[in-house]
Amino acid sequence: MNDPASQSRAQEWLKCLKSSGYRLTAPRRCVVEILADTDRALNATQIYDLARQHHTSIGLMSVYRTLDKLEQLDLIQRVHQPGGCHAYIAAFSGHQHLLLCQECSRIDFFEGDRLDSLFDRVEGDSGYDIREHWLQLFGICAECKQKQIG
Amino acid sequence: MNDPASQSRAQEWLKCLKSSGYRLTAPRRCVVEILADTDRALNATQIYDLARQHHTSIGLMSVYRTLDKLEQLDLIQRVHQPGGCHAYIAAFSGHQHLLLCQECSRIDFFEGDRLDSLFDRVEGDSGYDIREHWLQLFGICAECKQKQIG
DNA sequence: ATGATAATGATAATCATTATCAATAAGGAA
DNA sequence: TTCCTTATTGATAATGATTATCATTATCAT
Repeated sequence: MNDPASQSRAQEWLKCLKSSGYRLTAPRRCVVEILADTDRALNATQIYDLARQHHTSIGLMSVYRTLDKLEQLDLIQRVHQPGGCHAYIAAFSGHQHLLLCQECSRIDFFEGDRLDSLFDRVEGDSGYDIREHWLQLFGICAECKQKQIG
Repeated sequence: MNDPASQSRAQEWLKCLKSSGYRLTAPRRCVVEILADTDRALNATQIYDLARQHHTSIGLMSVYRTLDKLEQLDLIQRVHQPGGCHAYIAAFSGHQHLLLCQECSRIDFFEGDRLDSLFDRVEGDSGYDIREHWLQLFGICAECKQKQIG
């Protein structure tokens, strides 16, 4: 990554933090740049380690606090995986779901628009009033499949 | 609950533990009976508290250890929720998914057989080889809906 | 009934996250 | 630009959940 797209995403997030009344500090910029520029879900410790590799000192506390704010602003979302539920990735926009590579732990998104009829059926069968849903697919991404063959 | 069905489920789990070479002890029976007889996902502490309410002394360690064994034997499964991912419920049989009530935290199951065509499409679009999936619906169960109206 | 040993549970250790608070730095105002 | 208010930082301690240790206890095959 490290492409113009992720840089503009970082700028967008910083703008959002700013307009929400938060100050733009070095630790915050650091966390924002890391999370805006990855396709893997990262937890607080991983972000902390990456930050210290590429930047000057940063406290683990600031990582946690920045994650909280970014999550509250819906800029990032928590990713639930068999191994744990404390990693974050950029929040998707619109009606998308997660596609996780079990080999390289990369995360992609896909549209899940065909689910409405299923939800209607389940509402009818169960009597539930359905408010939210989680759909995640786990598998091997195209790149990792290639590597396994070669 | 506390119906014949859950009692036979407890018996089944104990039989399974036994045939896997584990001894049947009082703490294990206790955890098994609690988890076989509930429709809520419970974490280690909740099971510990319930156990001490209804039985004689039990150690929290034994709860953790029994949960590990039951999970390894696929008799229980971990439930992932926004509030945490350390609660367990009886494992479903066959191809079912979770339906969680946000009001009373009851858990039901539903069949998700209409998903294959979606998965095929995602495989084609993304190049992923899809191996597993998680689908969970969150909402308000029929009983809680009634209470809200009344 | 007996004995080998699996299992328990009190305790300590570990790990992730949250709370505290004096020192620092952001950024609006002069 | 400089100053000043105050949000933010980060070292430290506290908390909470889970795991490791190990002497004691209890299971169950014999």
